[in-house]
Amino acid sequence: MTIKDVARAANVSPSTVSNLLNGRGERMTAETRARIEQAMAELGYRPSRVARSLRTGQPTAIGLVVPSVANPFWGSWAHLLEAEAMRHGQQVLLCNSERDLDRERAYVEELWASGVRAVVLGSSLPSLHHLDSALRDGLTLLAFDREVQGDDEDRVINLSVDNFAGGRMATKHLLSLGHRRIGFITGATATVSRRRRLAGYESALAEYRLSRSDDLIWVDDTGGFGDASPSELGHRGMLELLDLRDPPTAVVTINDMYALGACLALREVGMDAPAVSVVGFDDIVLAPLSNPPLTTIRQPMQAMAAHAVQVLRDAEHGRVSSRSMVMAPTLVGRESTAAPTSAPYPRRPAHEAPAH
Amino acid sequence: MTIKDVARAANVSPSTVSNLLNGRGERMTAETRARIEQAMAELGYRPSRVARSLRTGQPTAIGLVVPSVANPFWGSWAHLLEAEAMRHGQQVLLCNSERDLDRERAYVEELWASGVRAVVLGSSLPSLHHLDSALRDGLTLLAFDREVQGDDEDRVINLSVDNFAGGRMATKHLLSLGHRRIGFITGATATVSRRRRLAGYESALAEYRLSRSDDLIWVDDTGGFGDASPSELGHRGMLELLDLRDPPTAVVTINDMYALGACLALREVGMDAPAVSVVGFDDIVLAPLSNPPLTTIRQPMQAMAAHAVQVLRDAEHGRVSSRSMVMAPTLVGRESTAAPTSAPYPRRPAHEAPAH
DNA sequence: GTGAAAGCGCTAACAT
DNA sequence: ATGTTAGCGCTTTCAC
Repeated sequence: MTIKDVARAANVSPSTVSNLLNGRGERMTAETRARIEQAMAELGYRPSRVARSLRTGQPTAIGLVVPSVANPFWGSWAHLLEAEAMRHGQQVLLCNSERDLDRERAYVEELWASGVRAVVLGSSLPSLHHLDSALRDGLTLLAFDREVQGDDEDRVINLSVDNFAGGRMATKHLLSLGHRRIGFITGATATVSRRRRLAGYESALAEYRLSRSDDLIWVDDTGGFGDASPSELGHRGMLELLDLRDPPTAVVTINDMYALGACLALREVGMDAPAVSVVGFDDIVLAPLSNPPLTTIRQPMQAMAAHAVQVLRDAEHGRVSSRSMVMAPTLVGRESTAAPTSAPYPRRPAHEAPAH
Repeated sequence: MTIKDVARAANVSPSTVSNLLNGRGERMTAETRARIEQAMAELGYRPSRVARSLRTGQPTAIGLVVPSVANPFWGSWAHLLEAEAMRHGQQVLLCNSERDLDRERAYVEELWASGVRAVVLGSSLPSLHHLDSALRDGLTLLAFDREVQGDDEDRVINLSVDNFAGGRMATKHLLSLGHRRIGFITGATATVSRRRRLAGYESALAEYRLSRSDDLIWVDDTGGFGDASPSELGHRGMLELLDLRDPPTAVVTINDMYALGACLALREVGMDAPAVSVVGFDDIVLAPLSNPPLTTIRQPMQAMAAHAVQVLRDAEHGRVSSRSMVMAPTLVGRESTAAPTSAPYPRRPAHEAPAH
């Protein structure tokens, strides 16, 4: 089914069909228009996006590069973004970078070769130099979950929740509950968002005149990303914090998957949140379902997805819209946080000194 | 950067570059080849997948249509499938059908227009007639999570776990623990996989000479898909089963999200799995992290993804490989199931008659 | 061993 | 109001 078939069936030239297809239908007889429309309907004709894209140079899809869409946070993001893109007639090419720079670069280049001119990149590192070549070619890059870094405002569009505020809110929530020894659990702090969340945590402590204690800040040091799952890291981090001679009574985790891992660790030693309070980040679909339901920092995902697609379309049309943007997070209080208890910590293994 | 630029830089014709690109490099001087390769490297040339696809008719991507990639099960599937596809040089176009027939059809047609000739369709309904037109055009359709239906063997490739066996395993696990009143919770049973799981449940009961009790089988009757999230339905289903004058001591749920919702319901009435045993299906990434960790039926996702891509590639090359396939599930025993307790059920609300 | 030519399906000047 | 033409970037006979 090509445009030629339609043209033949309607007794017009291909260009006339094309004209109709491209919004130039007013300047033709109502009768011809009807004939063409009928032919299209009868033949079930759909113009080839491939040919169209080749001819016009207009992209037919946007690229989406995320660490792993198996992670519920990125799954939600992919879902919302696809829905927004579709509303604008754009498809979504999905790529899982596994947080690997080389893959990220390779993916972006293949996307470019596929005619993609705009990609949404998830969880970005401070430097985007590995994508310089694509950027030079004219790729529009929207870095999601990444706040503006120095001079890159003009090269990249940054879209992020206010991670500093989020980290601060999480920590102040715990402080206001009465906690004073508050831990922080994160994987490698190579990403901008993680650093900001940690900074927010420190800022909240400072406000309460608490000095930051390195012991309480657990950072995965096994080198690089991707070797362990987020929940495993949260699990490991919590176990190690509990082993401190003076463990925290509450922890802020870098995201909900870490938080769930941390809660699991707690259970293994015979405790249970909020015996140690745990707060996550993201408010993934499972946060309210977990036991106990997770207190967390919610990102306005829907609004972010809408903004992302809007801004990309604007950039594509040369319109310089708002571009970079930081959105406000909100605290969602649930049962994984509570005032500190005076109950002593059980020593591991749990059965030797069970909680309560 | 087009093939022409490379040709010019290497002082050859475009066709010679093309020949090298397409594995016809042996029949040219080592010297020319070197010149071309150097030119390509220097210019950072990548052939346009769009132009190539238009010219050869070969697809550059496969389509993936799932109910919602925000669901962790489909997120995992998308992740694995993308990884497999990439190994074969194929990209993945992501579509969220929201379980809506019209969207499903529209998506598949847009995919076809994009040059896609193979799509993986998640969670299929018994009838695939809404896709007839695409099928007639020659689309290769792989229905995932759907076992062969009647005569469609020759139109569609079906790939699924053995849902009957899975439902049976889940139920027998509970039976062997001593449960005799076993509930079943599911959304609309319009999909093949759900019916099979339910049939497996009934088969296990029959083996123990237990007659199926309609009371114990909770099916969402709010009409159609998508109006409520899976976990909400699991939640609702569990609450209603608990309201029976003789509630079940264990339930099989249609998948892990339902199971997590069911566990939440249990907590709300002051119980906790395994006070009522709960078994899920899929073994999503959160199953081991939940509290209690969820007993569930695992699907061999990795193997299925590999098979899916392999079979699609074979079909594309005209090779008629194994095509439809059913894979074996495995039971993963965790703490959400246990022998029935003799403890009486609390009456709601929980505080009026707390558990224990 | 290398290149000229045609064409995939479509669009957009530019005729008529 | 409609059609002719050229060409997007690539591949593939078929000549030389």
